Amino acid sequence: MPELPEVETIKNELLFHIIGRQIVSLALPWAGIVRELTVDDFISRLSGRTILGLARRGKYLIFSLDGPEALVMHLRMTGSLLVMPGCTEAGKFVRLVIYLDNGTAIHFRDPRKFGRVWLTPDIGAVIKKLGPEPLDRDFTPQVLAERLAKRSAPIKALLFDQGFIAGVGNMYADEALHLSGIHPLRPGKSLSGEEIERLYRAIQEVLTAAITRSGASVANYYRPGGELGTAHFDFRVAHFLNGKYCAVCGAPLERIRVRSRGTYYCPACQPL
DNA sequence: ATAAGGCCCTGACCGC
DNA sequence: TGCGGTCAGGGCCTTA
Repeated sequence: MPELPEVETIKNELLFHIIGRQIVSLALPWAGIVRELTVDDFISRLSGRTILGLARRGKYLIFSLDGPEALVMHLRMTGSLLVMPGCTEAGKFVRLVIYLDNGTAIHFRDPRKFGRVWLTPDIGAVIKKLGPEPLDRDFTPQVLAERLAKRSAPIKALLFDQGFIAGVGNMYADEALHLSGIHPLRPGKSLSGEEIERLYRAIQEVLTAAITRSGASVANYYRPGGELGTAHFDFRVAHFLNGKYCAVCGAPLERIRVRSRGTYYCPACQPL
């Protein structure tokens, strides 16, 4: 499912297909993907716009346009954006099609209908609750320490809380905790300075490595050209993809639930 | 303010 | 083969 590395990959690979392209028309096979506008408004305000830029913030994609509004998308769990020839019929799970002036179209495919799009003059209103970008220069171990200082929630829950850090979801939270040897149920404020430093480096490493691998193709993640990512080949615990034993120490992995999210960890490498 | 649980959705999977 | 039940979880909402 798309987390920061997957959305970053989609942004990088979609960019050259869409920059400078004009939106000539749209199709909305499932109107529910637009929530704060009527479908007619959405189509009429987006038609004819030229796409000037594409950026990522957390797990959101932000398309800047030649008008006062920006197109914002969230793929949630099962969404993907696919570049197709303009004549391709929308498949079964395609919820939105954006036809471009070069004869191609972007298909927003989303089997579970969790994905959303917004057309708004105020991007800040959509993404205002997001915490810091983990790969930004100003996200430092000190910032992480300050944010953890008064939090009693399990560290795993904090890591996938978008208001705490933007972009980390269930998979990369498990990976970062395993890499740093921290038990997912440790209260945030119980982490020592040295553990915070390790966790900080682990977050950077798992996200950066996954971007290098073009994301992890778990569930319904496809890149815009339809290719899969390979980051999950490096996973140590997430989703048990590499088997049921810890790749580091050989101990059996355990699965618990944290905030109703399946959480995988090694009880030997990550003692409580 | 934080913490925790439910909800939306539907394909995949399992046991019978 | 078919069927019902369960699971998966991002973000948002409600409740305490």
